Amino acid sequence: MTAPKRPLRADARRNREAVLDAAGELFAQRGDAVQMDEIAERAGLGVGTLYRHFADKQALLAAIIGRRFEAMTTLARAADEAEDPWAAFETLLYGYLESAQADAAFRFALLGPEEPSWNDIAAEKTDFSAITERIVQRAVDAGRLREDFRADDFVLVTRGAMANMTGAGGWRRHVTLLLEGIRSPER
Amino acid sequence: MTAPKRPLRADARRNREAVLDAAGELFAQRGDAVQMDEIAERAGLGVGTLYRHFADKQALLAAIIGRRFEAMTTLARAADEAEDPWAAFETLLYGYLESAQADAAFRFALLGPEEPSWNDIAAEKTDFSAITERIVQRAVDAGRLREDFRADDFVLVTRGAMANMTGAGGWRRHVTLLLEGIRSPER
DNA sequence: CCATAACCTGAACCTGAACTCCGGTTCCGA
DNA sequence: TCGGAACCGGAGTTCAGGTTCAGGTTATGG
Repeated sequence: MTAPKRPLRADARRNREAVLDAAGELFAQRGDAVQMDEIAERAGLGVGTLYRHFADKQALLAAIIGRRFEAMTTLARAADEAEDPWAAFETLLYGYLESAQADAAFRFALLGPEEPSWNDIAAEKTDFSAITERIVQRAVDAGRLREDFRADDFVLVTRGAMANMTGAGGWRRHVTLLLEGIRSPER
Repeated sequence: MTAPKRPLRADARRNREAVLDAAGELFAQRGDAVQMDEIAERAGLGVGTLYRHFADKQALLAAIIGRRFEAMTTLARAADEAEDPWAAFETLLYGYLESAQADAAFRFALLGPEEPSWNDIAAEKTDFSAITERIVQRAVDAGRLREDFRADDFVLVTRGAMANMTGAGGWRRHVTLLLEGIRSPER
């Protein structure tokens, strides 16, 4: 479907990369709010060129999000290397959240409702989910996470933390509360 | 500042109320996304009339949010009546979150960054915060909430839960995790 | 070095949604 | 009952921002 009949012309490939870079940086910074003209200018190109490579703004955003998801999968794979299950879990959790903090577009994609145009990303998402599931399971089996903790809960936790990323960065506190519980220890 | 020189004319007051009702319902349902024309139609009025009563969309939204905050303050006051500090806390927490679930506009105001136009609401917000602070402190003093729990943490917790309100309602699970902690009980 | 297909540019265009404006209507005090 | 201030309606205006396209440019195979 995305099979290119012929390899892209040299300048076209270069420009495509420039667009991706510019968009990546701007989206990360201000999320959905950046406008196409800005991206074009930052990339040193005309708007028309953006539209030659991406059908519309959504498609461009989707491409960026896809990239981030690949990075996330790499990170998850790395975390899974750790022998200590808890270390693996923490590495994944904090790595994920730090990336989210650094990238407004990523948060946008993760916090908003499911967009139909995100479909291209389904594959990357699935990969990531699989690894996450394994890491979570390992931590549970090792008795470091509550018995009934599931991969879905990982999503809940991260969404919760991401919601506390605007303004003062209270998200670490939020994660701490989540880890240790709100209630008094001695019950 | 909002002091009306003369009491509003009868039809004006009636219409103002109709606008508030229509806007309240639609905003609660679809948040910021509703358009002025819709509100006017639902209220059985022309758009012009909306603008006679509210400077712009922001102002109308702010008025609605203000209402919700008053309701929230009432709820908090009621919760504070309970003798049991933990009961008071739970009543406040779940009451707050259930209201948030029922009202997209409320979530919008609470999840988004601070808007300058929200300033009119500062007063209601302060009232609510004061009561919340008292309830939290009571629960801490009674040894039911962790020593270092502060009113700010209440905000973190609620933001986290609200972020999990889109789609399947996983927010209750999120709150449970928060209350009990993610980690295995026996450490 | 050509021919030509692929590519680029950016001003113009289009759309949707907030907001305005003024002729017509309604309420209210005297 | 009447004058006029306050109010209402909703078509039309404005504006921001995404998208297009005619005309010029450039890479590439032969």
